[in-house]
Amino acid sequence: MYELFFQEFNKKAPLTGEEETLIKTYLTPKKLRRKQYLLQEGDVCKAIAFIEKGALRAYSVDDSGDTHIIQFGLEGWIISDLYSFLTGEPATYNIDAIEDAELVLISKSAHEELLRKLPKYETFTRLNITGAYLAMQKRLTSIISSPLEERYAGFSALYPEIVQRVPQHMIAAYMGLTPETLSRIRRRISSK
Amino acid sequence: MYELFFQEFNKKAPLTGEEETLIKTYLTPKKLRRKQYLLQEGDVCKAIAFIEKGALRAYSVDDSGDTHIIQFGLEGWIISDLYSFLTGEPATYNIDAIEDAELVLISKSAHEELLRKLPKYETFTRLNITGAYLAMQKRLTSIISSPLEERYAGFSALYPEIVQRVPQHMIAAYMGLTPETLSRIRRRISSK
DNA sequence: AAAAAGCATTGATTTTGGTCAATGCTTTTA
DNA sequence: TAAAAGCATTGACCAAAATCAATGCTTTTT
Repeated sequence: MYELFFQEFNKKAPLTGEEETLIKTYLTPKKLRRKQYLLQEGDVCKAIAFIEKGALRAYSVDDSGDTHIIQFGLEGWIISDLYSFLTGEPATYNIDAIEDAELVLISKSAHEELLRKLPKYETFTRLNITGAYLAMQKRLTSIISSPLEERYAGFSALYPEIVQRVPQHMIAAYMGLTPETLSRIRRRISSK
Repeated sequence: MYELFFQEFNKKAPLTGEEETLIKTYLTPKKLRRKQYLLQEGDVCKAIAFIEKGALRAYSVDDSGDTHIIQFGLEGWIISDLYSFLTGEPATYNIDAIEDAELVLISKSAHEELLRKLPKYETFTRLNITGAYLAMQKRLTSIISSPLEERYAGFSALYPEIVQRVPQHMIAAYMGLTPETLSRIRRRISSK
């Protein structure tokens, strides 16, 4: 249990056996069926989720009913509404499972206590957020500077797993375009 | 010296006098004239810069000569090409001063040593990157989900300082549009 | 197994933002 | 202080993506 979680943790901050045992007492496993919510807009995000298995998405739905995907999550990634988690404000995102999933939850109190007790947990947290920041910056840069075709090509080169496992209309919602436009872009790319 | 820097540091992780003295030995002040580079694309980013005074921008220039602004920085903010700083790869951004500026530099070796020696510095770093992550997520969300007018209105409500101090064509480059389009949006907004 | 819902694709049309070009200011530079 | 460069605005035109609509699959649900 928690294999992947500790594999990732040890990459970022190598742990002793006792430390692992200690951390385990703070973790909660959770299974999610496809289409089930982990979090709904308006609720407070009570935990950070590490993905052991499956695929999830964080998204919002605007006034006109369009969904906008903020983040995908696959095995080894972390997903949450971090703003809500940190501030206790109601979440502005929904998070649900695109595939059946197995998660490792870290509750707010567990997070805070681990930060206080275990410097390696702060390192783990710092490196996670740094990685997420750099990934998001890459995404943002490509949005403001690359033409659409390049953007999609870059995305599918960087995240082939997502392209394989996630329906196209969700990728369109992630890229900020309509499914029709994405379909046409794919055709243009494949005909070259 | 370093007033604002320690003010911000103490907000995130309160320091003793000795700790402040220690940290000061790792810091380097730097002044920058308007239009001077702090970093040029292709060079390795050797330091993180905390802005005591002035305004800077991080940006890239694409093949067709268009500039794309990744980040603005004002007093109290941190600016760098973090990816280059952390990996030692050549920077993909330029950073220069929009106004004359006073900076506090933290070199790579200083950063690493402080992380090792002083847990509070890791906390400071973690909270900085977390704040930057949340700010960028807000920006990204508004890009993929809000219509242009709303995006500009949201931006100028959130960062009135930037709107006042930075030329409009740079704000256009930050939002991923042409100066002409931004000018038209502003007119539409003001005529309501 | 049949019905329904979800999905990707394509076409026709409309909307939005980009491009090209010109003008009048203001700020730098010589 | 004169010349030049930089900047914001406006207009006419063009290109790209959104919208609306229809079709044929595939997957889910009953």
